[in-house]
Amino acid sequence: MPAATISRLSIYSRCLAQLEISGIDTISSHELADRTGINPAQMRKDLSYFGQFGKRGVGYKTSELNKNILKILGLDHEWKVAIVGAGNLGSALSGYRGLKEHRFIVSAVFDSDKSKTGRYCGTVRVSSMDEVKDVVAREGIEIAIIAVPAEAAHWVANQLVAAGLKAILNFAPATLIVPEDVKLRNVDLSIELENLSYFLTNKDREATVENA
Amino acid sequence: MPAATISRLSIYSRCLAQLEISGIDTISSHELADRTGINPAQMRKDLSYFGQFGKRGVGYKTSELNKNILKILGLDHEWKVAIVGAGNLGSALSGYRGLKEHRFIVSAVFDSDKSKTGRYCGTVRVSSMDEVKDVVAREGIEIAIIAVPAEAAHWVANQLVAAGLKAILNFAPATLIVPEDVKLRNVDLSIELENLSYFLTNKDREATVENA
DNA sequence: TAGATTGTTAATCGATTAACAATC
DNA sequence: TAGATTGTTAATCGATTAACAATC
Repeated sequence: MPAATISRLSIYSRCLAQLEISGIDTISSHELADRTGINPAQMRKDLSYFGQFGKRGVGYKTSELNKNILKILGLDHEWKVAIVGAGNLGSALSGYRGLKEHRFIVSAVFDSDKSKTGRYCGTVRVSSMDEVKDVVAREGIEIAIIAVPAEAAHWVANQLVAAGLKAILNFAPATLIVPEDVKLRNVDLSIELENLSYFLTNKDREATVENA
Repeated sequence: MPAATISRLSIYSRCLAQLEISGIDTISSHELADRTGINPAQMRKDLSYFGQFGKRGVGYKTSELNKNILKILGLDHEWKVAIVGAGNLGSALSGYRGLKEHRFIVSAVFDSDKSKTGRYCGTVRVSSMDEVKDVVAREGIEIAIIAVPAEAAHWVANQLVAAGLKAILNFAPATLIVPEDVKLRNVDLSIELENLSYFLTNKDREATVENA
C-alpha cells in the first residue's frame, strides 16, 4: 500500500465529516472525488486495501464510511501526546484547537529549562525533562512532538526513545536518527520555503518551456 | 522533473554546507549518498535536470556545487516573508532562527485584531490586515505564511492573493483555494499525527504480514 | 429490468535505481 | 595507463488511473 494512501484517508475522513454535518448521508466515489480533488478510482483503490465499504450502484454511507476510516487510522479513541519545548512553538502547538478536535490530547509539556517547570502551557503544567520517563508511563503517552531548537533535538529524541515512545513528530530543523521501530516524521519549514523559492525563481522559465 | 527533486536539493545543500565547514572540499555522489541516505544515482539524476556540476573520476567541489544548488533553488539572495497571525504560532515562526539562516527575512507580521497593531513580534511591528497590500508592495514581500485559525484562513488567503503574492505557506488546518498561478503549500499537523496514529495502530499487524 | 456505482484487474504513467560509456 | 566517478540511458519498481465485470 502506498504511504500516500494514509494521508488521503485523513482527507476523505474530513470531507465525510463535513458531509455528515450537511446532512448528506450517501455519497459516491465520484462526488467525493469532486470535493477532495482526488481521483475516484484512487479513492476506491485506497479503500480496497482495507475492505469493502460501499454498495454497488449506490455509493457509501457517509457516517459509516467515516467510522470505518477513523478505525483504520486508529482514531476511534484518544491519543495522549507530549510536547517537548515550552517556547513559542511548543506553546502554539499545545494551544492548537485542532489537536483536541482530532482527539489528540496534550497530556504533558516538557522543557529542559528547569526555571519553566511548574509554569503552565495552556492548561498543562510544564514538567522537567528529568521526568519524561515517569510522566510518559504514568499518563500513557504514546506520541511526542519535538518543538525545541535544532541543537537540543537529538538529545531530546534520545530521551523520548529511552522513555519508550514509538512515534515522534519533529518540528526542529535537525536530522534525527532513531531506532527503526520508532516512527519519525519531520516538518521542515525551511524545505517548504525553499520549494516556494524555487517556484518563484523558475515559474517563468517553466511556463516558457511548457508553452514551447 | 519530479517535485521531490526540489526537496532533495535542499537536503544536498545542507549536507554540502556542513561539509564545507568540516573543510572537505571534494565529494563523490556516493559519499554524499551515505550522508543523506539518498541513492547516489538519484542524486546525480536530480542534478542532471539542471546541468553538469561534477568532474568524472573526481567528484564535486563542495562549495561550488552548493553555490549552484542554492542558485537553482533561488537562494542566492534574500526573500522577504510576511507572517499573518500574531498569535502563538505566528510569534513562534517570526522568532524562528532557521528563517534568517536560510535568508528568509520576516519583514512584516499582520493580524486582523487591531488591538495588536503596533505591538512587536520579535523585532517586527504588527500591522493591521488593512495594510497588507501597501506593506507587501513597499517591503517587496513575495512569500506569506498563514498562521491564523482555520476559520480566518480563507479570507486571509484572498487578501494575500489580492495583494499580489504568488507563494503561500499555510499552517492553518483549512483547505484553501487559490488561483493556479499561486503556489500554495500546506503544513497539516493533524495529518502528520494521523499518520503516526495509523502506524501505532497497525505496526504489529504489518510486522506480522511482513514476517509471514 | 435499466441505470448506477462499486471493487478490482489491467494499463499507464512517473519516479527511482542500475548499468555503463564517457572521461577525468 | 589504471582506477574512479560522472552523466545519462535503459530497466525496474511502484503508484495512479482507466476500464469493466459484478451487483445493488
